[in-house]
Amino acid sequence: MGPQSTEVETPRLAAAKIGSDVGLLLAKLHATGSLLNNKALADYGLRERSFSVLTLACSGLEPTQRELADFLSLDPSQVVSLVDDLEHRGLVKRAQGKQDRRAKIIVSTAEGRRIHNKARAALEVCEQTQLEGLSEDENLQLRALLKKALWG
Amino acid sequence: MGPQSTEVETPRLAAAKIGSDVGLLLAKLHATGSLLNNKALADYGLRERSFSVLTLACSGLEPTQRELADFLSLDPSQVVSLVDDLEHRGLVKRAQGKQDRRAKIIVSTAEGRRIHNKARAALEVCEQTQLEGLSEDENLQLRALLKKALWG
DNA sequence: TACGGATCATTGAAAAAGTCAACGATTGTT
DNA sequence: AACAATCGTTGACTTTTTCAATGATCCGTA
Repeated sequence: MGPQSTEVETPRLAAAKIGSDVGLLLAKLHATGSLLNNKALADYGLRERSFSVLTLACSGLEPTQRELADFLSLDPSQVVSLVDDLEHRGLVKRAQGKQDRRAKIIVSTAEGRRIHNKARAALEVCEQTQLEGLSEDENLQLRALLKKALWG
Repeated sequence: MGPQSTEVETPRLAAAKIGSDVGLLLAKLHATGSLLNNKALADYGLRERSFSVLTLACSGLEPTQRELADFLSLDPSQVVSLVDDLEHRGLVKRAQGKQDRRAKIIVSTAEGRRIHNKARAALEVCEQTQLEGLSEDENLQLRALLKKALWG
């Protein structure tokens, strides 16, 4: 996204009412975070989204592509592309759905889990950096609030 | 973004470790929020971004386009488009920078402020809906944490 | 003062991402 | 058995993002 400055920007405009808009706050934090996350994940050939898919594939929950699309707020066709890519690189596999033969279950390969562990470590360092303004407590609090906002 | 279901989805996958990834939580909340926000703003011919620009223009802070780009995490050329649109509709005006004649200061018109007030009211209802899972306290807490994460 | 490098807004082109309708295969329902 | 609905997939189309180039202006330095 836009400005790739690593330096801290002057928040002269943060004083505006918009600085309290949840929507904009989310957009901004997400934007700056994505930049860092994608940079950290690039070493493993991943981006935020492919990492998300890989994580779910490694979770043991055996998600279908439809579930991935719903959960990640993506169009089903986008999931096809993401899974295609990961599958070509041997990180995940498509397996036939158990109850429903239309559905495809996405599961990780051993190599996929290996990459995922490394990428996750890098990402956690990254998140630490991004939220360094928050104390450990606040960090947990933020996660809890975001989860609650999403799923009650 | 992806699925436009208004119904609450089953968070079967929220159990995965990814459900604690700040990056993904932000992405998801932002995605679902954007959908609602843009729907609410459509009545006024605005979207999240043009609303953000309009808000800053109405703030009295007299932002330059460069500042808008930095603050909103946008490419400068995207700001040009957004301001072009708002200006053609008579909601903002470009004024010459005071110290720097290269810069253009974006200020709102009376009509712009009128629209902005209406849109803001609609948006607040929208945010209320989006965060209905949170108590009033938690709502404030979330805003505070997001702000702190962004600007310390 | 004049030069040189940097920054501002702007343009336009190229790449990426998102949206959407259609399809075959399969499911569940009547 | 017939029907509508759902899953993954494809391809077309639109929107968004990214990036390099440009003229105008600013700033530091000789």
